[in-house]
Amino acid sequence: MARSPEFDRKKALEAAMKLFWARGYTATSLPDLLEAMGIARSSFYASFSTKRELFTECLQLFGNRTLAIVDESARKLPPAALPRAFFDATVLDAPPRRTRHGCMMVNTVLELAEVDPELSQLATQKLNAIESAFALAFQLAQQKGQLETSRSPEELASLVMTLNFGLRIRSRQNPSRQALEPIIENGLSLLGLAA
Amino acid sequence: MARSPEFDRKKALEAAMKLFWARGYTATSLPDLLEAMGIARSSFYASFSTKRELFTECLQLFGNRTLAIVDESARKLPPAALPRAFFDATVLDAPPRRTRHGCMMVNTVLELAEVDPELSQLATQKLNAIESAFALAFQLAQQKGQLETSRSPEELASLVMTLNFGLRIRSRQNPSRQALEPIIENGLSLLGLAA
DNA sequence: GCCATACTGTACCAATTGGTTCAGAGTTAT
DNA sequence: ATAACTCTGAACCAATTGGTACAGTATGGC
Repeated sequence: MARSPEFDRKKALEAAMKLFWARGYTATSLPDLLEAMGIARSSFYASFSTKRELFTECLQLFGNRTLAIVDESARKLPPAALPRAFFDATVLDAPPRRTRHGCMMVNTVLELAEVDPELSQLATQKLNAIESAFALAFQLAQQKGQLETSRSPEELASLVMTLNFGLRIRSRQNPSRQALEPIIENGLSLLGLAA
Repeated sequence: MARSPEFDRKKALEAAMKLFWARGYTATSLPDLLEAMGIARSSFYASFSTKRELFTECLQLFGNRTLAIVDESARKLPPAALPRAFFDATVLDAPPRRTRHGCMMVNTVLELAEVDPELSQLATQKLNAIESAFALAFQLAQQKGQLETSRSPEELASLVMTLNFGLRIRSRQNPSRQALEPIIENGLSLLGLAA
């Protein structure tokens, strides 16, 4: 009855995410997106309604993917090793090209906080989920005696996320391992979370 | 011979800076600027050449002003007390409306890193000057025995700036003192820089 | 063959972007 | 008054913004 199924919606979404991730929401134009996604203008509005809606979908994708990294590490590693694994996966072991983009959620919070609060809050919400995952892990680690208990799990998680935020700024200034590794090392060691 | 001077230039620049600070470069349109600055379009191009040039001037102003805060504290306080004084002045003691805007240089680095590298680097340059001021202070503090010496002044300065960066993200998510103070407190205490 | 569907390409839209130009009004010193 | 100057306001520009409409072309199953 009909032609082949939808084209490669996932791949198109992936390409769009990369662009938004690198350049932000406002600075990414529709023609930019269309070229990167490899689809025509009309197909775009058929599959994704508006630029803004596409952005939320990309943000969601990025957020879920990041959270998945944390969750997967949480299943495999001792809870106190979570932060280091996270920084390795998202900062140090990523290709510099990607590290340079920082974290899409952090970028979004900053870019849109006073321009499109709704999108900014969506990003914050995803970041909070990650912070909660850390807090849970630290609670576990403290119960097991694998982590000093002078600070609450929530405080520690908050500090780890603040370190993470700071790292994402530095990543955009200079994505080199040599610049970022000492900060991670020192940061984790101060928090009692070093190897 | 002529009419009165154009003396509202500083005020106009100030108003422009506030707008750029809050909304970023791309999301601030020329009409927005003109209205905030209270001048006509033609006067704008007479006094400030282009939007981009105006932005660099604003960034410069913001950077110099921030650096002045650090320098002033450095003259009045023991060097190890610098970070706390800085966070008090720029985060905790500022009205929430201002804290909400974060740091214009940090915002710029993130927004323009892959869109206008030149402007992004200008911001980075200003941030580096602040980091250097911290490093110098820590060197002094260590010499005076007012600061533990297990980490180099440069490492400490780098960590303080990373904490600062992280705080600026959080400021845009939630500028309330209650959210930010514990992070500053814990961060400084970990670094051996608490009161 | 036929018809339904999924796409492309282009033309088009109104609105907005940053930037230029210029006539005229206001202000000051001579 | 006149000349020198600084403004304003509006008209105008080309380019770009996000979004729509539609004719035409594939590609399927019947």
